[in-house]
Amino acid sequence: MPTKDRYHHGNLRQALLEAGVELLKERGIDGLKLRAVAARAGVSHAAPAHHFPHLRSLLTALAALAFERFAAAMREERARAPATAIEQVRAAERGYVRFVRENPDLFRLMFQSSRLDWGDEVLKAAATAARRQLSEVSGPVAEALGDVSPAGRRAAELLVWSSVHGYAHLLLEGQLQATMRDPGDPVPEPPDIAGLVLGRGDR
Amino acid sequence: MPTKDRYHHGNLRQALLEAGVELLKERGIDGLKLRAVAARAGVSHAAPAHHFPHLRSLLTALAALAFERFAAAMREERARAPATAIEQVRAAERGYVRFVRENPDLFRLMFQSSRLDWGDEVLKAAATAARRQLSEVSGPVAEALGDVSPAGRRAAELLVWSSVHGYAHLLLEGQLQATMRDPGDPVPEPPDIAGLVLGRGDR
DNA sequence: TGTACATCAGTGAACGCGCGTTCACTGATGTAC
DNA sequence: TGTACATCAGTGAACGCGCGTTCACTGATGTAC
Repeated sequence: MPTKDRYHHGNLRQALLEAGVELLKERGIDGLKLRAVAARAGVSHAAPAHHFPHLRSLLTALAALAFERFAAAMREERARAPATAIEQVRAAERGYVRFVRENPDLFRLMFQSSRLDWGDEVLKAAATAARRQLSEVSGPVAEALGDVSPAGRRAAELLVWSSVHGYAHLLLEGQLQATMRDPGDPVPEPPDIAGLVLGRGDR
Repeated sequence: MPTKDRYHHGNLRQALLEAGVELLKERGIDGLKLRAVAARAGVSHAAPAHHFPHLRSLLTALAALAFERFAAAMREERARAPATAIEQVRAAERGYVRFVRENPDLFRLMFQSSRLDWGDEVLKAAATAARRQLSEVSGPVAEALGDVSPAGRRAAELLVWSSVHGYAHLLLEGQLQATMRDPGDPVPEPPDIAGLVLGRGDR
């Protein structure tokens, strides 16, 4: 680790991003201040300006990193699952929901569109790559729905994406708990779109 | 209108809420400051304290009002639609999405759980009432899925809710635009869960 | 119809704080010769 | 192997701002008698 007591940090950019991830976990999205991130990285609060000209740049880079981890979560679940169409959809959804549970504030940041620079190519690429995990598993859904045209594929992907995203977001923001259940009830399972469309009586 | 140049406002509480709605539309959720709301209502910035002890109380009341309008949007669409199961689901979803399109920042506020007081009974009641619109149309979905037990009903409702909520949220935060489409493409239609589950070849 | 008075709903000044950003600076590093 | 020097990546003080909240106050209202 080159994080000695040196004047030059060595890899401050990376350290700032890691500090950002930690602070997001500890203090939530409203606790993610430039000064706090700098302090966590062990550096004066003006130092980040050399790497991120504005707070917005740091948040954008952080969101890109989040999308990468998000994609990785889906990829991992898929790699572990059987290669059948139905199990691949379910695995991607499991990865989606797991990421949201484990990184609620990273997920919030990814969708705080007003604070991110969506013109940033790195962010766009990371978001697109994450989304590709869903595209890949949605092909068989389009087939099952009988429309494999580009529009049909997009519709199938949107079906999968919407339902898992909606579930994850409702869960994240406490809506499932707030209006549905007695406090002790278990959190409901996500909707099983894969079983619904692809299942042949096995749901 | 009792909004004369009087020392006592007459109905400041209501005026503050209306000012809040306006400011949310104009400046977004980050522009919703106590001082701005007070100024918009034509009152000194310390005056709101008599009606809302903290900013949090005002935001909570505003979110409750938002949930009421949200429920109304779904109710209106349903009243206008045929009384068939499939069209009632679609109508509720139309209301859901219309509200989000017309009131993006009200919707964001409703889900900014960290800034709201979910212990507030008025807020809880408003959220539950909004949710009831979806419960009501989801009964036939549970039947079609062959499970009308309480758990089955909850699962059916969650299916409908997740997919429309996910679509609306992705739309709201620009995700559909950011990663899917050429800039000129039309925004994709929401997934048709009703047609999928209830449709008999008519999708 | 008056008057006294408690209560309510405003005012406006001030407090204290934390924020992102700027700026002149300084120490460290790497390269040319 | 030295030396000069441009460049880079930090420091720390300061700026300017807007925020939510507090506080002593004052004007208006409603009620008791």
